[in-house]
Amino acid sequence: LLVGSTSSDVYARGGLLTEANEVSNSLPVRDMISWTALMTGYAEHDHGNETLKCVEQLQLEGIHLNAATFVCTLKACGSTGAIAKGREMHGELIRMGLESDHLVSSSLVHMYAKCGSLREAQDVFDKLSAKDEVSWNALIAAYAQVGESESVFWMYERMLGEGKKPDLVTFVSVLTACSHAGLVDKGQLCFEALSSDCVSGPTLEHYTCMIDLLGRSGQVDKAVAMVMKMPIHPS
RNA sequence: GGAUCGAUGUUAUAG
Repeated sequence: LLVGSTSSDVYARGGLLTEANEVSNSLPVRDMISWTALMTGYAEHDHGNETLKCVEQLQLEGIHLNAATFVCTLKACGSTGAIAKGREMHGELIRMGLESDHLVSSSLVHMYAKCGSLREAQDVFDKLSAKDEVSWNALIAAYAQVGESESVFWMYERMLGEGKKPDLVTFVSVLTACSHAGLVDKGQLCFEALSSDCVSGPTLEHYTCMIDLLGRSGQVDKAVAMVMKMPIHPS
């Protein structure tokens, strides 16, 4: 079981989903870890519908999902836009007392955001008893992706106001928002802030945001200079 | 005291 389940996981991670499924099918029993490995593989390689089929099969067999299966199911709902199923899962996981699990709750925020319901994403977020970095980032990133830059800045300020430290992922979203809003100066200030506050930054993503911001605002010369000077391999 | 112990969360760039 251990060898089979692990090799299914390896196939699934690499996107060899047919192989992953075959190996998983050949197992004497499929336990929850094997299910999750397969379902996560589907969810992360654009086969969220297959993840959801697994969920239905589990439900038919009367097997309850656990935190890990909820997480990959919510991801699949998000990537396929299956908001009705997502809401159903939301109700289910509350019944199972899993709403306070950090991985589950940030996945919920992410799911609603990916399904285009920023209202519900914000609502879930606001009601979280413990808001960790990832749930903040999931919501802020969602606003950045749809171009709601004002909401990004508002949430960012709120984060600072609550004494939370923005991390490298937060700054990617804030810089993205600056880029979409054409706020070069604000972007430069952020870039400097993260350069001094975050030990392991800036990353390639931050450079990409800054170069994008400079380029879009017409400062192509500065953008080029930044590409030449950056200490990371430009992609 | 530390590491490890089969599965799960958030991020960028033109077309």
